[in-house]
Order: sequence, then C-alpha cells, then structure tokens
Amino acid sequence: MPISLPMADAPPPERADAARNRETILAAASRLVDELGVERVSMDAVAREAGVGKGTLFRRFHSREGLMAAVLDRSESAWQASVLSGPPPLGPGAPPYERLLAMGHSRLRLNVTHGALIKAATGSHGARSRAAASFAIMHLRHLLSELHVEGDLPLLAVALLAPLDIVVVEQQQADDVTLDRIEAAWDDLVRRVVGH
Amino acid sequence: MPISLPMADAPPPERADAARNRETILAAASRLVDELGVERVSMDAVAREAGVGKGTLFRRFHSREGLMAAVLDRSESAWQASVLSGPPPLGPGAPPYERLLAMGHSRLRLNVTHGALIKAATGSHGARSRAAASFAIMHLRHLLSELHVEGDLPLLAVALLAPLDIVVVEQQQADDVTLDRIEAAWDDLVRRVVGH
DNA sequence: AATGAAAGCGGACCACGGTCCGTTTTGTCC
DNA sequence: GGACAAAACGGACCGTGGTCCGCTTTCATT
Repeated sequence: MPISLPMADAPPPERADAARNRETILAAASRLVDELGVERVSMDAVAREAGVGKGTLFRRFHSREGLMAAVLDRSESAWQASVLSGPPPLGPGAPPYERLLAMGHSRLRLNVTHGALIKAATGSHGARSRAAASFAIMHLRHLLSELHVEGDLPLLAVALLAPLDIVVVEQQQADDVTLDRIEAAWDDLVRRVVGH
Repeated sequence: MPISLPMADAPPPERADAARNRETILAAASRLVDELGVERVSMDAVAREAGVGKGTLFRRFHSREGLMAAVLDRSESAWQASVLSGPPPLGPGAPPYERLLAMGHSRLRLNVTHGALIKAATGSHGARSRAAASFAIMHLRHLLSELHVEGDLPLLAVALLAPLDIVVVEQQQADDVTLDRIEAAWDDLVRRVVGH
C-alpha cells in the first residue's frame, strides 16, 4: 500500500532514470557553459556530452531557455543564501537602508557577471525562472516595509529593480556609462524614493 | 565632376535598385506583420512576398531583429511626432509635470500594444533600434531639467523608463496586475523622484 | 553607346532549436 | 518473477535564421 497522506493532488514523483538523467544533463550543461561560454553551447552538444537523446533534454527542460534557467539557478541560490544568512550589510544584521543599498549593488554586479546566462535564460517569451526574479522583489519589498515606505510596495520594488536589469545596464555600458556611475545614480534614486 | 561639399566622410549613397528593394521589402514586411502577427512572419515569407532573395533581406537589415526594428520605426516616429508637436498634455503647451505623466502613460500603453513587435525588434543581443529608445530618454531628461530636478538626469531618465518596459510589464500582467495599477504606481514613483 | 569595376542580388546551403513517434525502461500488481 | 501499462528515451526529421559566392545590375567615364 502506497503511503499517501491526505494531501491534495501532489505533482507525480519522478522516475529513477529521469532523475538520473536530469542530474547528468545539468552537470554536462554547466560544464560546457563555463568551458565554452553560454552562446557557444548548443542543445545537440549538451545531449552528446550528457550521452542522452535530444528529446530527453526538451522533455525535462522544455526549451534551451529552460535549461539555461536551471543552470543559472545554482548561482542564484548562492546569492539568495548570502542575502538571507550571509554577513552584513548584504545579509541580516545591518540597518535596512544599508541592506537595501548593498542589495542593489550586489544585484547590479551579479547581473553583469552572469549577463550572458541571464539573457539566455530570459527568453523573449519572458518566462524567466519565476523564483529567481521574484526573490529579489520579495526581499526588496520587505526592506521597504521595514523602512516604513508607503505605497504599492510590490510595484515599487519592481520599479527599483528594473534599472538594474542586464539589458538596461548593457545599453548604458554601450554609451560608455561606467558601473560606478550607474551605482551612484541608483543610490540617488533609492534615496528619493525612500525619502532619505 | 561630382558635386561634393567639403563635408567629411559622408556614408556612401544608396544605389537605385537598392533603394527600390528596401521600400518593397519594408512594405511587404509591414503587410505580413499586421496580417499574420509578428510571430508568424518568417524571413523566407517576407522575401517571397517582396519578390527578392533572402540574401537581400539580410544585407539590408542585418537580421530579423533589424527588419522588425525598421518596421517598428514607423509607428515610433508617429509617437515621436505627437510628443514633439501634438496636442497637450502629451505635446507642448502643458506644464512639464503633466507632460511627464502623460508621456509615461502614453509610453506604457504603446509598449503594450506594440509589445510583440518591440520584443521582436529587441534581440537578446540588445541592439534595439537605437534612436527609438533614446528619443524617449532624451525627452524625459529634458522635462526633468525643466522641473529643476538635480542629479544625473540621463540615468534618472533611464531609471524612470525602465519599469515601463514591455518585458517588465508583461511579467506583472502575468501576476494579474492591471495596467491602471502600474500606471498609478508609476505616477507615485515620479512624484517621489521629482519631489511633488 | 561601349566599357569596366563596384555594389547589389538570389537562392543553395548550414546549424540550431524544437517536435514526433516507435522502442526501451521502470515500477506495480498478481 | 512475470506481465502489463505508464513513463521516459533517442534520434530522424522539420522550419527557421543566417551565410556564402557566382551572377547581374548600376553608373561613372569615355
């Protein structure tokens, strides 16, 4: 008799071979990505490297975008960890305003270093790994409420994060704007929004 | 003797057949786009419709993205015209703060209605039709300076426009956020930045 | 009008993302 | 452990964006 708690429709579990392959594929993809750079990694190459058929890749990850999002999630969750439990001022322990600034700076730099992967994981179809993007929003929203900012905090959080987006940043870099300048302008924006 | 004013290295002019083809291609592309929707228009189809070879498309527009940007530019320049010389509050004649709000609202709605085209014209390669994007930035910057806002105006303008980006907006729409709410939150953001 | 070189043209060709479906593996029930 | 259905697998296949290169058109010069 299968142990089934009276919990509602849980997603069906994963078969053994499927789990094994998922790991193999992710490992192969990660390896290829930081060996060749994300642009030069084709789905066929990942399939070959992982020793599976192409169909398997697509069943598991739906699209190239989805696969890259899965690869990206590893670094993202490291960042999330350092926000949730790392040293201040990014992690807990510093006053909210400083954490807010630290988070923006950290996010900006991370977006730049992971730029290629983020863009590969963010299709024009717009289905970026939901969780990854919304973690930053949720956290920012939390900090804003600690600072007693009034208003539509969820949307305000989005508005503050939007100018740090890799696409926006790269556009500016193409106009010879430095990261330091972007950072300073963001600090100014935050100051205005939070009200000192 | 060729008439050549003492003007420095002008870009070489366009040959007659080239100009003819450019028009034909743009017309064909526009027609197909609003007949089938931008997603369903392939480069082969445009070439067939225009009665030219595929190579010609790519020489003229470099990529699918480039072609779509060219198609988009028509609507964009209509919008630019109504900002520069249309009726207030979007056009000149209204006080700067009202023009600022009107511009945001108008830009938001335009981004939504032209969403598919904008995304098709904005590759992950990030080379969106330079002029189109930067017109809004320049104008916004101008309005901010009229309002005596201090600081790094070019970057502030970018930061205000970023949350209106179609990708950001669609993300929010997927979370059941209405356009009116986005608009209200943007107004609030502007109020904070400009300082009433 | 003839001429020659540079610019433009076109469609065969390639690699890639994504789908499809006949075959193989897994896990359950007897 | 045998039998059976469900799930997963793999690679042939397709349409698309983008390149390449031998041929044609344009246009300045005479």
